[in-house]
Amino acid sequence: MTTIYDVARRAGVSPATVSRVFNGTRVSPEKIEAVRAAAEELNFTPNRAARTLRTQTSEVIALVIPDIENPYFTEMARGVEDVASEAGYSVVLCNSDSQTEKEATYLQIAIAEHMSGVIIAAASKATDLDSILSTGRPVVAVDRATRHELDLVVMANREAGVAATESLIAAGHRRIAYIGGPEDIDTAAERAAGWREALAAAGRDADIDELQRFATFRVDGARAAMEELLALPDPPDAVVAGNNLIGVGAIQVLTEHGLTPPAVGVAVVGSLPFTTLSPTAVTMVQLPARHMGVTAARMLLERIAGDTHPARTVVLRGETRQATARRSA
Amino acid sequence: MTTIYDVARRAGVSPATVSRVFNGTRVSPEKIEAVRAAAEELNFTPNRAARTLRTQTSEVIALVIPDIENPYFTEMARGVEDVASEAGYSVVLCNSDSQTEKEATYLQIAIAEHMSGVIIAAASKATDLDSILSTGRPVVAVDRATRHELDLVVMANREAGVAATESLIAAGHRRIAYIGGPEDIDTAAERAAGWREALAAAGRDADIDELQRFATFRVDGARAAMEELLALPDPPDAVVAGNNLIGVGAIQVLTEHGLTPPAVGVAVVGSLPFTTLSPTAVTMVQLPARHMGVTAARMLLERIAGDTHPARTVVLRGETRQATARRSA
DNA sequence: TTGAAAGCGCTAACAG
DNA sequence: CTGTTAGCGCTTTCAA
Repeated sequence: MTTIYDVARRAGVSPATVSRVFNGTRVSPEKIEAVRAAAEELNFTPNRAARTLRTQTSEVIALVIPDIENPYFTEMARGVEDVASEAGYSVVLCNSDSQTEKEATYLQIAIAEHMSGVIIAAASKATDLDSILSTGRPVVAVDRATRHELDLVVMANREAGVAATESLIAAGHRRIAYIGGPEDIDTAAERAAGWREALAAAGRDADIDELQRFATFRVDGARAAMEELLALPDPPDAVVAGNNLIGVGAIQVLTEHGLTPPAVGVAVVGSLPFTTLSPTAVTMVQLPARHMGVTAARMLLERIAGDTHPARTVVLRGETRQATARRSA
Repeated sequence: MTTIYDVARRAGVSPATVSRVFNGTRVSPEKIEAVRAAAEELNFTPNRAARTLRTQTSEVIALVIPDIENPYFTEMARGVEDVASEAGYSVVLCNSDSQTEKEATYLQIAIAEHMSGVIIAAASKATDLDSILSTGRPVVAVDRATRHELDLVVMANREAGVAATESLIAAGHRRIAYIGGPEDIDTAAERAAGWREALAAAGRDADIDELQRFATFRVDGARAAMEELLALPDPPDAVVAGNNLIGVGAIQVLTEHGLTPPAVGVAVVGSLPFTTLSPTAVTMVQLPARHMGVTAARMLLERIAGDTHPARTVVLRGETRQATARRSA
């Protein structure tokens, strides 16, 4: 390991000057050149642990997400990463697997490693940020609100639920079911509320409780829920999927039952990842996941830079891509 | 920030003893208890930067992948993460975006942060690991070989190409095209070789060059290639997709042309992520991505623990899920 | 088993 | 503009 002392000796300057060269404080051009050359020759890489220890900060931010295998979150991660690396920050991607304990572990690491800030899509309302917040580090919540007062970037979930449902109503469907995520996640609750609202407005909310299912935000849970709905005495002729993976699961089951959309209407809150379906078969309320990441990262960087505004909430709107195909019936 | 000195004072012991308690060296039960209690009360979190600086190592490994939005790699990441966190290591996920420069940046960070090791799916053969290897850190290559002699975990790519192609031959297809990844990535080259080999063995390799396309390993590149193939005077009646996303792109274009599989035969090397297609429509040679991650992580941990065997290569076999549907023609 | 003390590599006063 | 110097919080000899 070569250190600034080695570089300093070789360049004929003091260690402090080497440090200055690497940190952009004013140094004479000749010395800058000498230091650069020496560093090059010695293949010098500054020791970040030492820097972090000394400065009590590191140019790293943690991004905590509940499901690394969900393209919605990886797309968001791309947004975060692009902004962060542009600003010279690295991103540590932490997969909480929707478990509060794993979340807590990563948050501890963020503290122990002196990371500059955290962007978190909380596993649930139970997520506890007291300990990281008490260190004074900025935290930005994305996708889901927490029980703390924080900067927050979310989707217009209720609206998205309404839009998805209305597209199905417009296509002439009568019994429109809903499969959403866990009740204790606010995105899930809000999208469900949008569905209820749209059905009520259209006067189609008879049996509404029978047609609602809470699943996980994953493919398997949605599959089970869709099977249940199809087994109903009077099954739905359309379904709103509460997120992308629920849409995938629902469509899989429908296809297996010979009911490929638009035989049964499907509207998804979110984009179908890597879909091979005809774009006209399914309504998607596309959510700007990348943009959410970009926005959150910018807010976090502002906070890191010392911004002390009261907590802000940014709401991002989805864009409806209406299915144009109708039931062949 | 509370330190071991604060804890030591409160527990009535020396800082060294506090350190010992947290690192598992022998300390009397009473003192252990006192330290634990003091640490608890003070809400003490050990400062990792200091520890890293002192020990010249940190329980973090870097995982460098070319495309964080490809489920194949996120599935692999899950495997790595599960093994690593079990062993008390955190994983830093680095997205190189298939760019050698970004890769180099992350590798520098791995050095500067004293990370214990690196698992890398190299962007290309140009990937330069000299600098990280010269620090003595263990590196394990996954998915793709590098020009360095390293532990390596790869798929049986040629075989997978053969299996995919043979399934199409068995289904009665005659002109079987291939869309693969960039020529300079060995996985792409090997899968293409498997396709050529299977066609030659079946005596169907007339025009073979005309039927081969190099794309990126992404949806868009595959779409363009598929359009080209369909525009051929004598278009193919089947296509082998060199990876999952290429499969998605190819099927999208086919569907848009009214040629939803199995109208045109499709075999994919890899699994279709979140497919909504009937499972009988497309052959998939499913690659054990998670297992690849698990294996690589275990090898890396062994190296970190001091294992000095010569470099090993592990080859993982895909599992073919044959399409059962035939062309309706 | 425990404590005192040195030092990992860097940055930031402070002095010049 | 540049050098000297004192730690950041931890681990680890070395002695006791």
